[in-house]
Amino acid sequence: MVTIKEIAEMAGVSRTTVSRVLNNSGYVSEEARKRVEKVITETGYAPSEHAKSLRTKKSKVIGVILPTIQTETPSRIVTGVGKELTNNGYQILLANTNLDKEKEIEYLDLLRLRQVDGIILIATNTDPTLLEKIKEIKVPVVIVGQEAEDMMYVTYDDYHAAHDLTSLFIEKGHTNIAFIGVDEADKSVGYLRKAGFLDAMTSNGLAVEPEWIQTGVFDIDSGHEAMKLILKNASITPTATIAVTDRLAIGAMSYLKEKGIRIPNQMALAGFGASEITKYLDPPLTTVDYQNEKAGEQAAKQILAKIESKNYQKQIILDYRLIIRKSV
Amino acid sequence: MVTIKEIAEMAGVSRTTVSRVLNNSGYVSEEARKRVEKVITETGYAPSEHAKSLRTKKSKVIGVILPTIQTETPSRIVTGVGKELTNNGYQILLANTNLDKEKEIEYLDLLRLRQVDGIILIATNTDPTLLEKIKEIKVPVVIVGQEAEDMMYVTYDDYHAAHDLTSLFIEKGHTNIAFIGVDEADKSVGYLRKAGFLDAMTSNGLAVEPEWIQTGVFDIDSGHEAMKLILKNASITPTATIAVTDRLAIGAMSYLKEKGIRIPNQMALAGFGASEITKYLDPPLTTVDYQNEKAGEQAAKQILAKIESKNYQKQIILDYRLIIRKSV
DNA sequence: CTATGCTATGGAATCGATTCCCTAAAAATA
DNA sequence: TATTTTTAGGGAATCGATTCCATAGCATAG
Repeated sequence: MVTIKEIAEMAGVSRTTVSRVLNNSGYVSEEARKRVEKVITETGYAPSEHAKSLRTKKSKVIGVILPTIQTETPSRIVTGVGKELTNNGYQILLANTNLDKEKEIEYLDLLRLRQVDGIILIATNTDPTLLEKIKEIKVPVVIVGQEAEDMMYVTYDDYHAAHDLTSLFIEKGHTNIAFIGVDEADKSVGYLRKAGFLDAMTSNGLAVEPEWIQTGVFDIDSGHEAMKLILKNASITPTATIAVTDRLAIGAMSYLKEKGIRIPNQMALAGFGASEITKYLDPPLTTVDYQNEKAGEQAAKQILAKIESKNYQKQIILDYRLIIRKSV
Repeated sequence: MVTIKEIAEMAGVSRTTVSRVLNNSGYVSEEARKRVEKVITETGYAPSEHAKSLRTKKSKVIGVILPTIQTETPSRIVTGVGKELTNNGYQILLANTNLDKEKEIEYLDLLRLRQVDGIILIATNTDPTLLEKIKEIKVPVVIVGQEAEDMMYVTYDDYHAAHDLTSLFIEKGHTNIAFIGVDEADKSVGYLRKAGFLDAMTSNGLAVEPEWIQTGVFDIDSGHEAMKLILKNASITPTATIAVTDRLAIGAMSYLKEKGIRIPNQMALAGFGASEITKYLDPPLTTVDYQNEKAGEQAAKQILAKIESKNYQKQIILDYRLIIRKSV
């Protein structure tokens, strides 16, 4: 590994001058610059990032904490983040919690120790301990997918998306609508989407039977189970179901097919997330597109602006788009 | 940020002693160790990774290059890699090529400059330029998903998997079997799976009409298109189709459904990859499970062993498992 | 002709660890 | 008791950059 010292010697200048060429700062004569540049290209020299980081306290690395890499939402966000960061000479240090909440906090510490310049946290909750930790470490953090007071975040308008989707069902004449949700500790997916649903029902004067509301986790089987419970327990069978994720909807769909219940005739169905597969389901699933990749880009832009103390918008709520397909 | 110097002062010892406690190396009296440890926990001190890396030439970071994070295979591999690395105090530096071959080479260089201790390359090809670059950089590289002479790799037995799957169809009485492949530059997915298919056909004395073989890319639409071409162009209509990925199979399935062709009665279908969704399709799709997460773990184990100059197996070919479902 | 400012460059300190080498006390051995 | 070995711990160099400060030549202004 060739170092700045060797480059300096080979070019017949001091390390200082090489550094000046590298960062083009300070005074360097055209002649000296040429010599240095020649040696650099000849040797393929590149400065040591560690030495640089040690001296400058900047690592050009952004930590990304995510709950899982195996579902589309976080994958797309990371793709967006990656694109934006690469364009700016930054790299991603990945921290996968595998859905372990504790690890979100652990990784915040770990990434700080790794001296990342910033952290993008694809959050599944906004627990006070998490928020405290975010404040405690001095590294800039952008939360994606949740809103939280005082924090930098990029999130989606979950409430209105759910509200709109519910309204769509109501317009189509449905009055008995079931809902498959998740734990409300996830404020965006669990709480806000449910609130949007409930408010839309209420403001249309529609009642919601308690049996119509089921809670699952983030997987397909869970949607299957929830649909089963809805159909088993409800005294009045709903004619439509909203699931807060596409995977839950897919699970619900599989149960309906098992039972020979036709979609959308006997049961209309919609999900959230615009999973690629939804387009190819039979029938194609109505869903909400959140443009996750864009969210990732935004988050990256925000954190870079913050790091480089440029102007940035602290809190961003992105738009959504209903994708209406044959399942309704 | 508290440094080793401050810790030393606070504990009334030299930096050397603190370093000894940190790395428990050399002689340190029980008493001194206690004092140092106390100060460390009190201050929450953690040594600077950059200073450490600069001195030791080790970064405890492994670069992972992948073609996309948005399909299940690489996601699962990264999950496996992540688990194994985290257990050993290593981190992942992510480099997403977004399917751009050139970037694979670029990132090898970039990661070297970042002084990663090793690189895991989820490869889509084994072009000579790529292999040369791997040899050129002195960092240990493990390839996942492709085999290549002299290289460290973890891959799957694509040939036999395809062979077995084809044999399964033949046993079920199919004689006219179509095949949806991909570019053979991808040796594993493109070449070997096709070779396994063709050899199984030949050794059973079955002919393969050229129209039965279509080539797509790695997306669902492409499978749709391929299925259309097969049915349009073939003089003898096949009764079964093997697609080299689940996504291609899903595309094929969607075309079949559009045309009202029943699966498996009129057309049996199988894919590769054990995508989660395949279980919930209608009918559930027969596929090949490659245990990608395990592959990731293996790759991580290999590279760590290499780095720490322990024993390791240079080339690993993992087992597969046919998941036979109602689509055949 | 001297003072000032700009250009060009290098020396040396610094970032925060690790580690080689040295010294000295304590313990073991002769 | 004298000598060797083990234990304990510090000084200082080092890793590879950046950056402050000093110096010196040369052009321009006064």
